[in-house]
Amino acid sequence: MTNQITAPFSTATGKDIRVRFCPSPTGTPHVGLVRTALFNWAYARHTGGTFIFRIEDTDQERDSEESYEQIIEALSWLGLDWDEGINVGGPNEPYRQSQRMDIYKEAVEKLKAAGHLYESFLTGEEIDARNEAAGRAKQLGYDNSERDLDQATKDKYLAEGRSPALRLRVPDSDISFTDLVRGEITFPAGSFPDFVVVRPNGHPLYTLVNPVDDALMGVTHVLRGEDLLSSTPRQIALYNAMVQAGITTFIPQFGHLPYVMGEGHKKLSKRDPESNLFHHRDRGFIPEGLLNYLALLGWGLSADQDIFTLQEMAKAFDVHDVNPNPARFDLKKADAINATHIRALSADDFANRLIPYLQKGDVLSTPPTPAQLEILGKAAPLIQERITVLGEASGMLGFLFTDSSKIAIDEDARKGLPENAKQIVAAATAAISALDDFTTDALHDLLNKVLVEDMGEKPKNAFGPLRTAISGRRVSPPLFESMEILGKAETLARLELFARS
RNA sequence: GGCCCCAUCGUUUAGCGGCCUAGGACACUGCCCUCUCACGGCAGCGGCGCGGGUUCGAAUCCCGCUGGGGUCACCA
Repeated sequence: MTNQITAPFSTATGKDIRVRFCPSPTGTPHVGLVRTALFNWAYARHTGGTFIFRIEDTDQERDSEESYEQIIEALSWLGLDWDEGINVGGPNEPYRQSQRMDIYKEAVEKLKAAGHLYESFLTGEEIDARNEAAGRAKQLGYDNSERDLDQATKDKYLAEGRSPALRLRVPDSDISFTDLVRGEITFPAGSFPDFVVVRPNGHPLYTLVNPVDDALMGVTHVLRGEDLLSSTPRQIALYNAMVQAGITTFIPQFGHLPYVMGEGHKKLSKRDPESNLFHHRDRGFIPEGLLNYLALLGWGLSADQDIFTLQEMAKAFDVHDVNPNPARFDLKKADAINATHIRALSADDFANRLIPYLQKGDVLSTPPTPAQLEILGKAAPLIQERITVLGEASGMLGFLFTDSSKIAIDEDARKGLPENAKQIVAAATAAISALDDFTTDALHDLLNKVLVEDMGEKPKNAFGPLRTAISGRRVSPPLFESMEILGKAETLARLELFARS
């Protein structure tokens, strides 16, 4: 009777689709985790379904409140909103598993009453010993030997002071399902033993609470990482039991998203800084860029366009188009995508997003002064198309927010200078001193005439020393624009200082 | 080891039996533009893991092999 999978899979489509994102609050948010959230979000938005956000904090050892806050911060920074769950509520509250213990107790009672759970007294060491004695490989794990323990034996164990874990009696038939991204997958009968769902101390495990909550919350499509693929038949077995116990009426559909790989050919490690979402934010990724790149990890908008917005993604996204191949997290490509999105920002938007990064780089005060904001307004457009991540702004713009006394000449800038650099600077100083119309165009015309036409210098040699004199660097934002922003007095001060050095 | 997943340029991806002389993007190289660096434009480099089938025809379908990855907890 409990020997076959008889429960039906969900047939929900369109608005009836319910997906969820259910992270465990351990550590800082991982880019793979965010990708999972993104795909679930996009599928819900695409279908008009519901996106549920639940927290799986049933591991008191590893869960932390800090991590919980970070996950929420990550989602809101990225602009991934949810319809039901943490902070927004819904018909299935609470949405933190640590607050749902009574619910699990009830589910366990129903499952027990329907005969799907049984008490298991053997410890891990005893299970290993039994395997050894029977000549079975240890990796085979539990041998299902307590399925039909008689009361006398149980009493004996109890008298020894043991308390039993609860295991699910799994069907001994093949278990098949149609994976949304991989197609038909079958696990042969006997692929896994009866597994523990409740600890001897009464604490329910992930193996129980994840499917129970999905069932109770009416989740129709489970989109999750490939690492959970091999636990899917176990969960289907549990769903089947839950249907028979009257807890739910269907098994959700499953789709397993490809791994996000790191350097080499390994799953991107939690210890790798590239896996840390906030590391990328700190470098100056903007949400638009990061989300776009993350979407490319297993999905694409079309054959010849890989730059798109969240809205475009939502409009086009379908799990069936997800590629099963593991995808490497390629920072260079991510940077390029981010740079493209930065260039697409309006000038004001771009300038505003720069502020926190410039403050972190000690370029701007907190809050910025009106004078600083005025300079920023003029300077930001000069670097918008030369920047990959916002964190680069401090280095490129710093010289515009300081004064001549703070300008240090970089070593590589000094090395690239021509022999007659000081002559050139002196000639420029003389010419500029007499200039009243201190604007980009006038500066360009004047210096071009004096240095290139009259002195016969190549443009590169003519303007390089000036660039270095005012910025201290070999490369800088456009020279004449920079001079205009600095103003005549400051520009001359820097040129004179350079000539004397 | 058992079980499961995966397999197109360096990376990512298009391709779902003839439109493929295998397309795009990132990276790389060269040229152009140019006050540096970028941006932009043009050009180039570079790939169907191997072996069998099926078919008039296979990157596309089937089988095997090889390779890679994951999973086998009283973690999630």
